[in-house]
Amino acid sequence: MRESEVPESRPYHHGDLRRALVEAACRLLEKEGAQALSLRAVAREAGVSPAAPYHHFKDKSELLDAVAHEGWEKLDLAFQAARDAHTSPPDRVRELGVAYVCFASQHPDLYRVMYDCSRDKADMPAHVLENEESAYRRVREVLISAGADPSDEIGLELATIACWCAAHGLAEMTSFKQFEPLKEALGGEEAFLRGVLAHVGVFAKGL
Amino acid sequence: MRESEVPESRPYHHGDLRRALVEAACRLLEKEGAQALSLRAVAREAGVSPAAPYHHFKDKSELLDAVAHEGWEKLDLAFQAARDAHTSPPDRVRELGVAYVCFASQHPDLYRVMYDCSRDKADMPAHVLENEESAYRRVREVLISAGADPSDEIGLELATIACWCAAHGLAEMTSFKQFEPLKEALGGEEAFLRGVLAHVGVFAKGL
DNA sequence: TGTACATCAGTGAACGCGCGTTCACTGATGTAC
DNA sequence: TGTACATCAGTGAACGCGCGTTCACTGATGTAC
Repeated sequence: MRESEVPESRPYHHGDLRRALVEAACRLLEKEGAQALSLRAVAREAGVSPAAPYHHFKDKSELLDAVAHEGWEKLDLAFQAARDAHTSPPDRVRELGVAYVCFASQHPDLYRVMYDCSRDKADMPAHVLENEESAYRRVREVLISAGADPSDEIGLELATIACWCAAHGLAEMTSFKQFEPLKEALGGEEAFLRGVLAHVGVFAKGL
Repeated sequence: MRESEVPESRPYHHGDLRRALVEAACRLLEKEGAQALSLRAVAREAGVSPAAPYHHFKDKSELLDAVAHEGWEKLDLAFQAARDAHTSPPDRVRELGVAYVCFASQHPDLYRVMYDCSRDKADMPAHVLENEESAYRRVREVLISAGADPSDEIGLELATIACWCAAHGLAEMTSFKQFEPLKEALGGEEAFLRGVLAHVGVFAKGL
C-alpha cells in the first residue's frame, strides 16, 4: 500500500535471492578476496538481512558449494570458447589447458573457493568429470587419436591425471613474481602457459 | 623458592618458546587441521598465555611464516633421503618428485600452510629455489645431463616449472577419493604417483 | 470477484563464540660495581 | 660474594570485532471456496 514511500527499495520478496546471493558472492570475491567471503558479507553485498540466506541455503558451506558450482560453470563457458576456436583434437586439448589456467589466473579467488570445496571433500570437481564434453573425456580421446593404446585403461588414466595436475599446479603458481621476466621474454602470460604445458603428456604437441 | 609447590609446571622462563610454538603449531596441524590454527590455539597447545607469542612474533602471520619455513625444512630432509637412496641422476630426480608429493600427502595441513604462505605473497617458496641442492637446480641439471640444450635457458626453465607444477598439482589432488581404485590397481600410492609423474618432462624416464 | 487463511520469504535483534591484539603487571635473569 | 637495578619473557584480564546461527516477527503471495 505505502509503496510510494519507499520507491527506491527492492520489493519485499526478491524474486530469485538464491541466484542474487551467488552473484553477490562472486562480486565480493573479485573485490575483496577469498578471506572476506563470510555469509554476512554476502548478505550485505546482496542488500539483504543476515538471516535471509538461510531460506535458500542450509548453512554457509552450502552457499560456498553453490559458489563453487557457479565457478565450474563459468569455466565451462571458457572451455566451449576454446573448443570452438580450434579444429584439430590436439590443438583443442592444448587450448583447453590454456583456457583452464587462464580462467584461474583471471579469477584467482573464485578458483580458490572452487578448489577448496573439492579438496575439503576429497572429491573431484564434478564438472571436470561428468558430461561427455568434460575436459577429462576430451584429453582421453585425444590421447587415443594420437596413438595411445585404447585398451591400456590405466595408462590412459595416468596420462589424463598428469595433464590435470599440471594445469592445477600451474593455475596456482602462475601468479608468482619470479615468473614475470620469463613471461615478458616470451611475450605474455599465454605464451608462458603454453610453454610450460608443452612439457606435459598430451599437452605436448607431438605427444 | 617455592619451586616444590609447583613441581610439575615448566619454569617461568621457557628457554626456547619460539621453537616450542612452531612445534606446537605443527602438532596442532596434524591433530586438528589447518583451519584450527589460531594464535590462541597455538599458545594453548604450547601451555602458555595468549600474549606470550608476541614476544617472539610480530603478529600471527609471522608465526605462520615460521611454521611454513619449518615445513620446507622438513621437506628438505625428505629430499635428502630420496637423494641418498638413488645414484643415477634421472632416478634421483624422479624420486625427488615422489618424495615431494609423499610429503604433502603425509602432512596435508602443513603443506597447505606452506603453500598458502607462498601464494598470498605471490612468492615462490625459498627452499625450493635457493641453495645449490635445491629441487629446482637438481631438475635443471638432470635435464642437461639427459641431453637438453644447456644454452636454451628458457626451454630449461619451462621444463623445470612444468615438473614443479605437476608435483604441486598432484600433491593437492592425490587425496581425491576417485583415485583410490587406481591406486589399488597399481599396488599403492607411490606407484600411482610414479605413474602420473612419468608423463611430465624430466620425471619421465627417457626424458 | 472477494474474502479467509496457510505458506512463503523476508526482517532485525540477539545469542554465544573465538579470535587477534593490547595493556599494566610481575617473576626471573644477567650485569655492574 | 653480595647487592642494586635494568632488561627480558612471561601472565591474565580486557578490548572490540565479525562471525554463524537462531528466534519471534511480519509483510507479501497464492489458493480454496
